[in-house]
Amino acid sequence: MAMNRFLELYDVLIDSFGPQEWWPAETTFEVAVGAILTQNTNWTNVCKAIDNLRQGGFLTFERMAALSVDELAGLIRPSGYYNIKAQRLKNFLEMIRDDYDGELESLFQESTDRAREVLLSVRGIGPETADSILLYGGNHPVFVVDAYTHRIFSRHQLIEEESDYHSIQQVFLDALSPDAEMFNEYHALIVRVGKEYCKKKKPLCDGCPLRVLCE
DNA sequence: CACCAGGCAAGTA
DNA sequence: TACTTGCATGGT
Repeated sequence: MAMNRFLELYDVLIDSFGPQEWWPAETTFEVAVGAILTQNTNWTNVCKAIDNLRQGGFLTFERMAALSVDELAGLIRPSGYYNIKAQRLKNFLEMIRDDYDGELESLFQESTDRAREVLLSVRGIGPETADSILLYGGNHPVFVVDAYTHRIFSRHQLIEEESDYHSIQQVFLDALSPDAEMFNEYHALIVRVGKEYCKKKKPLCDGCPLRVLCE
């Protein structure tokens, strides 16, 4: 039977690192908030912002919706871009209130395509953020592409360097069967191996499990 | 000190 | 359409 490189790679990663058990959040609402806050930002900084929100009890739709943009900005300050991210969170909350009566779960009940379309219509939610929310919050089988995915797979010449988000995503969809559990682990493993072995500064991945691809 | 981190939108020509 | 720039903190 045909064993493609993308499946092979998944096995190598899960054998090397084990299940990652993502997303690191207690509720689906927290997943969505984290997905917006982590845009172009180190996760450790996002944690500080999430902790501030948790301390204040603002990690629910109602409590966060009651905050002003400036109050929200102050709380999420450590995550960087705090003014624009506060507005993005408010845009997200506004959509949930107007279209889903404040129930994020109702959005997840929609078809994957429809839910993705709605998320993308929110100012400040792009493809990666939308897909992260769908996969990790709603358990929809969409493959999340991020900077690590692009860097790792282009370095190993499995995708073109200039590939855009959609084309990279399509490569994975063509190679894998749509399984939310597996997509979940795969992306989490890509981030894991990327953080440890595929940073911008270290082009040579010494000790990286993906060295098997270099042969 | 310079560079980077789990993007996205707006501006320019 | 195809680049470029702004957003901003905290870690290495």
